[in-house]
Amino acid sequence: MDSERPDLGAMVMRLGRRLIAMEEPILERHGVSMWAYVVLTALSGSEGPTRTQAALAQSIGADKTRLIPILDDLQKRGLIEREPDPADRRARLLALTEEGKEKQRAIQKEIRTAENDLLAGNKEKDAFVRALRDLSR
Amino acid sequence: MDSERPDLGAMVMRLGRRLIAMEEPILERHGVSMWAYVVLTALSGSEGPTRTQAALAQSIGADKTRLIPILDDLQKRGLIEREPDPADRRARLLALTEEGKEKQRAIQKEIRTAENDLLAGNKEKDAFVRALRDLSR
DNA sequence: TATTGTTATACTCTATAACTATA
DNA sequence: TATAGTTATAGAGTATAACAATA
Repeated sequence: MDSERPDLGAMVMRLGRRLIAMEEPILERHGVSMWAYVVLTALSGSEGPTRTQAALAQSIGADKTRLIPILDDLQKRGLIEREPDPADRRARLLALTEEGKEKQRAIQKEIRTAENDLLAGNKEKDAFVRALRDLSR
Repeated sequence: MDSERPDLGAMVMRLGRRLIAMEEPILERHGVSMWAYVVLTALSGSEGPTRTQAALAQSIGADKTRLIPILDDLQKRGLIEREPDPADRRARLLALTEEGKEKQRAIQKEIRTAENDLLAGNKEKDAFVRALRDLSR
């Protein structure tokens, strides 16, 4: 019975596409790109405003150069603060503004609702999420 | 507790990257790209050699134009047959050769082994795979 | 000299549009 | 005219390399 299923990779990628398609209209309504949302979420997770752009890039699996235009935009729109670290002025301290925190929470709330709708019909959803959490670490 | 986990999409994409990284050396050893393997697997699944390239493209979530160089290569290497449908000579009938079938089986076997290693430590792996199968459909 | 962030450039992947051959 | 496949082209996304500022 094991051989009679698609490869894990194929199924995961399929589900990934489905989730992205689900999230896209939500993100668009809020005027942020996928990566911008990933950045907002990463910054909302860390306690304390400390962080360097290179570390942030690595933590979300992106290249540091890809981050720059995203950060530029988020800063211009007042969703993040980016100022030189007084202790080492090469680095930039990144932090969400109040507005940024609110935006992140609002988007995440909608995404969670959509996720729950997707999971709703599945009896093993709790085990699925637990295992996924473990396997994606 | 539900709010204290990453978004589903983030976890799924992370796992996807991990699986791809896992599969890459296997595929490279066999000299096929990811998409080429997807094509071989799609063709191995269908009973009967019938199929059109556009249908194949759609079934694997790719553009028909992206398929062409992949099919060219697979054909040149004797892994697939591609001949005009006598009933409608615009269409191409696609089928794996014996060698193509063997290659697909050999690669899939290695990938399944690697997948099982990845899943091995997780107690809820069976529920995970069942749910994933359902959710990715 | 090494490191952070930035800019400029090149490369890969993917999609769009135009073409051919059949129907 | 419509459709399957192909080719050529353009666009998005991503990575590499060079640069400026600071250490």
